[in-house]
Amino acid sequence: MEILNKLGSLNTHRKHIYGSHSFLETQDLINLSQPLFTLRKKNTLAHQGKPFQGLYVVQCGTLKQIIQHENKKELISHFFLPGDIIGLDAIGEGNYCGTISTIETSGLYHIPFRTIDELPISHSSHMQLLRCLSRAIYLEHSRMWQMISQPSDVRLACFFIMMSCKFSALGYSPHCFRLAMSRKEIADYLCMAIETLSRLVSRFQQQGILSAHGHEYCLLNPTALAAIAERKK
Amino acid sequence: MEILNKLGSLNTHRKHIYGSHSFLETQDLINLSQPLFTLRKKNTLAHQGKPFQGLYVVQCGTLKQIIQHENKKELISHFFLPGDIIGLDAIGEGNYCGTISTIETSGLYHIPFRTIDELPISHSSHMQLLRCLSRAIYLEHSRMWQMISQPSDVRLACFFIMMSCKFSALGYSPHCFRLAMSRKEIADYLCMAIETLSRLVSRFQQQGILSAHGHEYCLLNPTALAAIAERKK
DNA sequence: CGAAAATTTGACGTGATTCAAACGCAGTGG
DNA sequence: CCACTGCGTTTGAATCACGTCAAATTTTCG
Repeated sequence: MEILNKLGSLNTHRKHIYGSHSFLETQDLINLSQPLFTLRKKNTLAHQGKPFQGLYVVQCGTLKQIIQHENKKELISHFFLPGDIIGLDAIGEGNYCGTISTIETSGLYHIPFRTIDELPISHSSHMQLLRCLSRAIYLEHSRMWQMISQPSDVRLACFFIMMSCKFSALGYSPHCFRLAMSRKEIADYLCMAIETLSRLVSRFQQQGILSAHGHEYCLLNPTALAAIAERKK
Repeated sequence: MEILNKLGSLNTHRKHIYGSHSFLETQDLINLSQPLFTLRKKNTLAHQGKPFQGLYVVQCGTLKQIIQHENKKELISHFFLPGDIIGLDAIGEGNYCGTISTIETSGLYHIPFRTIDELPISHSSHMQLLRCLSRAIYLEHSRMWQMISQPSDVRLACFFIMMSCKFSALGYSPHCFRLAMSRKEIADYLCMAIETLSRLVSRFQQQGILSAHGHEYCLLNPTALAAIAERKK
C-alpha cells in the first residue's frame, strides 16, 4: 500500500516555518495504525535516546518534543497538534532524539515499526521519505535562523500566525483559539525567557493586536500582527 | 558497488558538533567520480535554489555554504574542508539549499547525478543514507542550541577545537594551522558580529590561549581553550 | 478553601550589537 | 619610490535587547 504517495504535497510554500512535522497525508498512515489510544496530560510518549518504536499521528490534543542538551536548559523543538506526525526525525537514527510528552490529554494513532524496512512502502516512497527528511534539515535551519537573527517580538508574532494557520487548516477559527501549552512552554519553544514572553503578550494586548485570557487567545488585528512578523531588520 | 557501506561509521561520538558533512568514507565516493578539477578562490560551485547536480568531495582547499534568507543578513551554514562531502542536504529537495563557493582555490571530485535513483547503491545503503540525513537534522538542532544558548566565547572556543580536530584527522598539526576564511566569515558562521569575534581573538591572545597572525592560528594552551568550550552556563 | 504553581510587573545588570574612527596591508598608478 | 585607494581588521564608546532577580498577583487544583 502506498502510504507516502502524497508526501511532500503539503507545506511546500509555508511562510512561517516552525517545522511542525505534518509532511504526509496522514489518513493513509492511520489506515496502517493500531486503534486510537489516549494518553493523559503530562505523560511521556517517548524518551530521548530510547529505541524507535514507530510513528504516531495526533488525532486530538497537544504534545511537545524536548531535546535535552548537556546542561539543563531545555529547548522545545516541536509542538504537535492534530494531524501532525511524531517521530519522523527518529526513523533514521533509530532512537528518539527528544522526549515527547503530552501537554493535554491526547488521542494518538500508533504505526509500530522498528526500522524503515518494516514499513510496507515502495522504493519510490522511500525516495519521498528521503526528500522529506532532507526538507526537515532545511526547516531546522530556517528555525535556527529565525531564533538567532529575529527579535523576540517577530518570533512571537510568527508563532501566533503559525498557530492561526494550523487551526484554520483544522477547521477551527483562525482568530480565536485555545493553546494548551503554558507560557513557559511557549517561551522555551521561542527561545526566550518567560518574562520576555509575558511582557510581549502584554504589549500586544495594549496595542490591541490580540487578547489573551489564560490559554485562550484572540487575534484582534491580524494585519498588525503580520506587519510585526514580516518586519525586516 | 557499495559506496555507502561505511556510512555512519564516522563522527558518531563527535563532541563539538558543528555539522560538517563528512558522513561517508569518501574514498568510495571518489571512485565513482569524475576526474579531479580545481576551482579558483571566490568562485561559486552551486547556487541556492538551483537544481541538484550531484555531490562533491573536497580534495583540497576550503569552501563555504551560505543560506540566504529573506533579508540580507547571511548565515554561513557550513565550511567544507578536505574530505568533506558537499551537497548531502540537497539530495532530497533536488535543489541546493544554499550557495556554495570557494574561499580559496580548491580541488574537487564531482559525483554527478540528478536524483538519488541514479546513484548505483543498494537498498541497505539507501537506509544508511536515510539514517545519515536523519542525523543531520539532529546536528542542525545541536548547532541551533549552541548558537542560541552558549555565549560567544564558548562558541569560538568550540570552533577552534573543531578545527584542531579536523586538521589533526587530516594529518596536519592540531596546534598550528592556517584558516582560509576571513574573520567576517568566521563571525558569520558563529552568528556574531565581526567586532565581537575580533575582541574575543584579542582576549584569547592576551590570555595566552592562542596566537593569531592573519590567517595563521596557533593554539598555545589547548587545556584552557577546552575549559572555555566546556564551561556550563 | 488554601497551598502550590504559574504569571505578571518592575528594577537592574550585562553581553553583544552598532556606530564610528583609526590602523595595517596589498595592489595600482603616477 | 611614494602617494592613493580599497578592503579587512582592530579598538573604543554608546546603546539596546534581553535575561536575571525579586516581589506581587493570579490561577490551578487537590
